[in-house]
Amino acid sequence: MEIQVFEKQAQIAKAIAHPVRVAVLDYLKNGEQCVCDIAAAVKTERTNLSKHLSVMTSAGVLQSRKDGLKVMYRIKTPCVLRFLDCIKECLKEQAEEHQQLLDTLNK
Amino acid sequence: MEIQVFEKQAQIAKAIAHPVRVAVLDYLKNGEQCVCDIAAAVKTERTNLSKHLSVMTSAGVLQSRKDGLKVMYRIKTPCVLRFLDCIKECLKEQAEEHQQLLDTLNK
DNA sequence: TAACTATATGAACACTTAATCATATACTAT
DNA sequence: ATAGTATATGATTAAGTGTTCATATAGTTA
Repeated sequence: MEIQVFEKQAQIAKAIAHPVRVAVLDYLKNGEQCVCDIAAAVKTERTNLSKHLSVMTSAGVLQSRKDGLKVMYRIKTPCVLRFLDCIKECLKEQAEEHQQLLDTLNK
Repeated sequence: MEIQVFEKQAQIAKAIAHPVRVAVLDYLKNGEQCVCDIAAAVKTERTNLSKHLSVMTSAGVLQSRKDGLKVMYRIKTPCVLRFLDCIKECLKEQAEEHQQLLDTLNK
């Protein structure tokens, strides 16, 4: 049973673990957008982006609705954003560590 | 430049995006452990686990130190734990949604 | 030093995932 | 209905990742 939870957790992490997907989430953090605008923002081919969007959607990270010809995507739950912030924080900590190393070398 | 940040973020997410790795983090949340104990806890072959550990270490998620024959691993920064909690929260929200659906069906 | 234990690494294979192309669907406007 | 636009899907190929085996390294103990 616990293994299933680990698998689910891994699946959510996987749905985010790609530079294009991170870029999509970053672009969507201020609200929903159509595929065309997302494609322009993350500089990715429509077909390819479409697949990434569908992966994220089935992992429960994104949600979509039709609006005429367009399909609007948005981040499904606020926890996804917190999630991204946590990763950013990890990155910052790593960068600070490198900075300290650099400072030591420059002494 | 921004793309590089997205790639780094994706890399950290990737380092977590595997059931065995989630299990490792879950086991390490209370402090450092040797490879042998981690292997027993997550029920994974040493060789295989060793690779997962090295991936997580080079992504900056884990840190290790030698202690005699053993190698002790621990979670490198607290943000990693917050990170895991965020994923768990996402899972919870999904489960709640399913629960609501189920309730509606049972009415 | 030799034998032993814990962990890591390299190579090979299997598996999964991503990217691309061609095509399909869904909707709109004429 | 026809033509046009936005998005999705299926099939194929390319690339990346995980697993396993055999072997290597590092440290310990006798």
